[in-house]
Amino acid sequence: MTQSKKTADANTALFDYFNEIGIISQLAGNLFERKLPEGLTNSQFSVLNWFMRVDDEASPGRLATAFQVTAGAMTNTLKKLESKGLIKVEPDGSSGRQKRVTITAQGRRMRDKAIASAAPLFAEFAARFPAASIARQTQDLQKVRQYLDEYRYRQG
Amino acid sequence: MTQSKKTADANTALFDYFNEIGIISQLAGNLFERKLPEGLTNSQFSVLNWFMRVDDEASPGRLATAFQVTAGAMTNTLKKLESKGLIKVEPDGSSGRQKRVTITAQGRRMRDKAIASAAPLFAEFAARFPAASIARQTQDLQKVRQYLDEYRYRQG
DNA sequence: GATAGATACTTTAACGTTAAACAGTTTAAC
DNA sequence: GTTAAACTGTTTAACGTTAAAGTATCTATC
Repeated sequence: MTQSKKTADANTALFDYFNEIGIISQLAGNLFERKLPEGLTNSQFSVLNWFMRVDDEASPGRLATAFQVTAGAMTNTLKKLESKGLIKVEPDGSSGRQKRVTITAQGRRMRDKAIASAAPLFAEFAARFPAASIARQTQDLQKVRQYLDEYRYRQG
Repeated sequence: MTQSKKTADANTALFDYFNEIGIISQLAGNLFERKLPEGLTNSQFSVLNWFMRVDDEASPGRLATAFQVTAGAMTNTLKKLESKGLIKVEPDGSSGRQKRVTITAQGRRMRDKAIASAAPLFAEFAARFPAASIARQTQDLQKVRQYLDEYRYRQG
């Protein structure tokens, strides 16, 4: 087998790989969002859930980094959440250019409601795919994500 | 460990799993699209590449199914490609409601150019992640994608 | 203390996507 | 033959996203 043929095959395999990831991202995001209550979007839910899992306060920039989105995208998401009363955005006393974001009691209730709404979807998926397999796949994916994230900064 | 605790852990693991997939999809799509020539987008390239890999003609609906996007999204992509002269869209002689889409010589050149532009990115990724690992991961992902696709139609 | 650069966030335009309403074509039942 | 239903593709509004330009604040250097 020639080198060019090997390269073509490797490219095909990588196309297939990232194609599967793209389609799963689209399908899963869509399925999940349809289950969310009151027009809550995927990104809005993710921010609410972050406050229950990681920390009880954050700056917009920290959230943008956590979700690997641009600052503008996070501004947009936070505005939607704030207008619904699900988070509170205040000036940060220690720094005039940062803001301090916290989840409200209503935000917590909404997050719990969202989890409950999506529970059947998760339960069915968990019944079909063993936890050990998902855990192993997640480890593989984390390596790829870390690589891509570093590559991004390396390129500029 | 209680059942509710087990469920919470399973949910967390699934959140992490789909979160990684979503971020990789976003980062990889973005990195790849930045390498593409002349403002070619990811979805536009994907259609061009499809004609080189799968078949030399197709209806818009077949392409929409292949990429798991809505018919409207594919209409949009095909219009962009047609306006750039990269594909040809004609009435289908055998059916008045279908159309017949083919790639042009210019489209083939653009696809080859795109592949060449993105080659360094792919080569570097391939050097970092063994082909066998990617192949195994792709198999796992295909199972998940198939499940999600069936789930979608099952729900309506 | 002034000033230049870096940092944190916001705004705007453009993109691809979905959902839903729409128009044209074909098929099947009566 | 008519007509109702299914099928194929298009259009429109709304969404979240990126990139780029813009505003405000802080930091470091002179």
